Amino acid sequence: MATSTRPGPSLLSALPGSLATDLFADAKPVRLRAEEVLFIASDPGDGCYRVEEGLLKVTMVSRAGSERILAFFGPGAIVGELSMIDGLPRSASVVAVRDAALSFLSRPAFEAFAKKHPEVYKSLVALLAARLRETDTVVAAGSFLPLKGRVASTLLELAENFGQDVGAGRVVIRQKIGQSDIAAMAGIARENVSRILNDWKRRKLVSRLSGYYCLENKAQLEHEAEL
Amino acid sequence: MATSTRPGPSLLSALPGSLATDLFADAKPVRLRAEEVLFIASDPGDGCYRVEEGLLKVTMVSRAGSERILAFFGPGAIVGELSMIDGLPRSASVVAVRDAALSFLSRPAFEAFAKKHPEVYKSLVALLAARLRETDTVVAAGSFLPLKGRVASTLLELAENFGQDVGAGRVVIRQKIGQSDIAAMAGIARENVSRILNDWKRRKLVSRLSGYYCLENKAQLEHEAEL
DNA sequence: TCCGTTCTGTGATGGCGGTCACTTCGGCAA
DNA sequence: TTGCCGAAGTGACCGCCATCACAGAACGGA
Repeated sequence: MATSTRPGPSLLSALPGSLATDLFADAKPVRLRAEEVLFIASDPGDGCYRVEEGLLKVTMVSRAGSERILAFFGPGAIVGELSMIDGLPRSASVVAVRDAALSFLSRPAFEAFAKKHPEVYKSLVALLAARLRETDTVVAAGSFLPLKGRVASTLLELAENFGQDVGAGRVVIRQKIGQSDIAAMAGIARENVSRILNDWKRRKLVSRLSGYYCLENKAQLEHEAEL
Repeated sequence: MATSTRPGPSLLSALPGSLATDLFADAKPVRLRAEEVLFIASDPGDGCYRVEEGLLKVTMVSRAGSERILAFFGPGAIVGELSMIDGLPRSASVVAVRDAALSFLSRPAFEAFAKKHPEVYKSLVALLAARLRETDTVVAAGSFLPLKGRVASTLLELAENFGQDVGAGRVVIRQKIGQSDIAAMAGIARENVSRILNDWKRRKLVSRLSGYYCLENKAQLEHEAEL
């Protein structure tokens, strides 16, 4: 794991510190209340946001109304970069899970900055590459894993982003994430998440401490998530 | 649609002409016979390939042996760029569908070139962004669409890459693609592809001309693929 | 032209997992 | 405490789609 300014937020979604600071130096602040929508898929859009505070979720919503969560993003993460890059409509929707503060960077502002600091492209490339790997594993999980495996893989992904190691291989997911969120990430029914999680509680693979899920036995879960 | 050296290959996977030419100027040629494996997921790898000729498929294979096809790539396409970018192991496997000729570009060679021509990063960013959009729609299709929808969406993706318009909204997919390939792309059983395709043949949505599938009514298919 | 091999078509069957309908729990405010 | 409301637990049912098992078709050598 790479060093980062503070423990927690995954490197998967952040830019190296100094660059990010400069790049967003005069980005416009944006505030969202819990449940508020930042944008939805197909919206026109040309700019990206950095999460300063709070928690966002990136989702796709079907005509029928069911949603699939692609990712949660906490402080340090970048969202909306695709439209900033290619100017096409938003490819997914972003909603605040709880009150959040963001910085907005417009496409022109980005391009001006990039002209002076071509290294940003290198960082962007790294960021996109990481996203692509992530998404690929989601596709693989969806293709091959039975629902237990998908839940395991979802929990591990959350741990990757929000996990804090608390000794003896135990990892607490430091965000209030409900079963229906896990279900929407794994792409399965909420009821089944309940059944599976209980089974695992009994078998001491996971536990719940005051609202936070905790992986008691990461190795075992990784085994469940194996193709 | 962007202009390209020859009709056919999608822009989704190519670099702008002049750049690609220079970048791969002294790349090492590689030849593959049909069915031959270029690399498999988890292989170490640090370099990418450009397809000069032939056809490759990018797949993920489960422990159980079933495969999911992420994409087909024909001439002009770039594969293996993720490992070139981040030096991590291959995220997927690549196999030649038929005899193919490639150019191999190593990571060091790329970085040397990039130092002199920082614009490549910009192209890379565009390429990755396009891939990401593609993958996102695959996830969405897998989450929301019933199997008819997934087949429709798969056919449209193939048409995007290999389609040739032959008037009156008819599009021929100019590659020999079998039902099991379509099944592996859509992530469903081959038998169902057969049933669906026949149904559509009867209803004049698709047809088959000497081994090539042809979309007779793209609009209708797009409707089937709607969320 | 004949034969083998690989593709394609189609029915029968069964199971995973989604949906429905509740009940139960837990947190929070009055 | 009490009551409320949203989250979590649990059983019953049932439908979609994978799987199995073949029968044809088609294609490409020899």
